Amino acid sequence: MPNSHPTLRDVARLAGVSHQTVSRVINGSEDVLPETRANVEAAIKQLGYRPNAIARSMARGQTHTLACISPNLTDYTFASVIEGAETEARQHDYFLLSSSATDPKAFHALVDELVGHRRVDGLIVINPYSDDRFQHIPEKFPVVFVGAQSHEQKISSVCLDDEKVAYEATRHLISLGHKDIALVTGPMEEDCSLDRTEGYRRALQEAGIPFDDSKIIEGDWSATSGQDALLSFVEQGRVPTAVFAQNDRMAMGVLRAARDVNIKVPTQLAVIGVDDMPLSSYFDPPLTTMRQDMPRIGQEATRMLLDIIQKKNTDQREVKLSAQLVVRQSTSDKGGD
Amino acid sequence: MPNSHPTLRDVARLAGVSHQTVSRVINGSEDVLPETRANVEAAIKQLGYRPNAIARSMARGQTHTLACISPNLTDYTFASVIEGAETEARQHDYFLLSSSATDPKAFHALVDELVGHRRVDGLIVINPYSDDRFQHIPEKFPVVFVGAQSHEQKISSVCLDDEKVAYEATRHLISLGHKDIALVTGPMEEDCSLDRTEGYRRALQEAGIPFDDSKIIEGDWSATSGQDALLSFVEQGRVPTAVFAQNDRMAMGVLRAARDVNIKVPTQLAVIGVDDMPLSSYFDPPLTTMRQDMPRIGQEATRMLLDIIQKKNTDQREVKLSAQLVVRQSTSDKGGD
DNA sequence: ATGAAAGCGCTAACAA
DNA sequence: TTGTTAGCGCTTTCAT
Repeated sequence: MPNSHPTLRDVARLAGVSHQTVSRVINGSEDVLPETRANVEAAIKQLGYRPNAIARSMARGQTHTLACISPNLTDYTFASVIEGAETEARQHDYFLLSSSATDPKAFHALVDELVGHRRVDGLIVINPYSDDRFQHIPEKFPVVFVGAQSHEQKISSVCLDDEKVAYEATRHLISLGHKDIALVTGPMEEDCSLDRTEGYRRALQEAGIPFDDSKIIEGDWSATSGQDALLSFVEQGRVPTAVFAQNDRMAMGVLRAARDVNIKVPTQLAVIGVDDMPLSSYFDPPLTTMRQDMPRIGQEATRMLLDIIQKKNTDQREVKLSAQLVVRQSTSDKGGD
Repeated sequence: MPNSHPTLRDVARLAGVSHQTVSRVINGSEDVLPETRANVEAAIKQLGYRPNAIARSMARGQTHTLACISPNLTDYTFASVIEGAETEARQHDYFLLSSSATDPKAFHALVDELVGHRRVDGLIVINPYSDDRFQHIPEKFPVVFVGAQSHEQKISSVCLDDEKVAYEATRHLISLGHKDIALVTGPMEEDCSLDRTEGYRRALQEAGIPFDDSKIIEGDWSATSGQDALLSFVEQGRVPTAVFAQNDRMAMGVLRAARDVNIKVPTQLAVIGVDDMPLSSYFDPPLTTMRQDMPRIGQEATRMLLDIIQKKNTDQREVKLSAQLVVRQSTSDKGGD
């Protein structure tokens, strides 16, 4: 057993059969005499033979590998989606290659390498917020979007029902009696931010609360941007009684700022976020939020993608998942923890 | 330009040269007449030809892909290491395939698929805490460990200098006048927890503070376990004046528990962690911690691995990085934020 | 400087 | 049921 690994032919030679028979055995074909099979299997074991995945991909014209591109890996939301996708892919004997691309340039380079060079059979793109992103993906190549729908092209997608989630979050604040509700959004070039803003607007309207542009501040999903948002309200001397932050990290920034300027939560200010990160319940006070099932999103996306690859279902589909209100003390003293 | 993609031969035909010449062009060989090269490049552009990575791997016997296995992707520490590794790999034109394996069984299956089936040229293993993990990796296969050193085998590794980091963290508490310092550890089967415990012990010893086993509680890195740890001290009626939690999440759990039972931080209780997660500075109070440079760890690991793969440096190396004390208000009212 | 031939390790026809 | 013959798309000798 020298340096190089045994091949199909080595096994065949040892078992005294043709290499094709060995191929049949490792691929579980029925058309092999039990005795022959046993022989071959013995030879395989003896040599410690393992089929070479690359050669297989080569011959089959498929890599049995999927790729998942996200803006980064450290964002808990993305990581959870990827974990869900990975689990599902593995269940179907596919590999998932996860890579991150922060800017459009890196994104294109990645797509080129992954898709152009045929390294993968399909692609999941998380948060494809800028439309020009997918124009570089060849048509007909299996792609699924996560976290946004496609506008121009007919690409399947799975995401949170952002409008509904925001509506429900805002409803929660309204149901607690709030009328002066500020909004901290994600970057406005992301659909998700727009949709969540829409849901906020609808809830206000429905409750007969006038919509006020100046109560909306655009953040960038970071805790810092949430903190800055509240501080800017403080500076302007018009602190709202409630804040809906479009994600938990920004909500945590709001909580932090409130603490710093001595605004009591939830009595003077109620705060709600979206996500339910593991640390959200450890914050001071524990954060009320709309919990989304991120692994599930990854799982759905992977299923869709495999359906497309395996031609089971090529229709464009758009799955929207809902989120669940988790009440904690940032909105109500009576909230659980 | 139908379904299937143009190959080397298609380009060759169009350019009126042999496929070999095309190969030379795409591989940047010098031995091609400028004119020929221009011809070929024109043909490549015209057909939209991209070399097939799989076929290349096949012919070269190398995949130009690395794998990184971690217990999960959602842990911020792991994700950061992976991001660092990915960036570095990409700089060297390698791909990084990141996968997670929670239990040993999944780990072995992954190694089998990745290494046994020759999908990758090298492997980075994050937190290989149980020794039997790497016994299933074939000898001589390029591997680098992150977060732990190898005991039995001579495998290169890069990790935090855990003993030193813990020593410094404990020193910080001691320098603030604390003598009753509790320790919340990670799982004791992980080297990292043992080493950090050792550093804690050394700092106490050096300061002439008696070491007391009952002040050590084993956690599992989760915030919950940190919370439970402090609560159990409270129940026993022997609350320490300071806690060194071996990571930030557990430290946050300790802070949360302190809040719940009305122990004032830092006046009644000082708390220090390790990592410096993005949210650590947003906690109440902001958490003092030993900041580690995780992307750097991933970067170092990748460099080592590539050195091994490219035979530049096959020696076993063990890199230990240090961490930086970041003082915030969980240990000192005077701390920055 | 360019081309022809062989082969990487496998699968997919087809034949026997 | 098994074996034979061709490739998959590329790189690597070795000629020319």
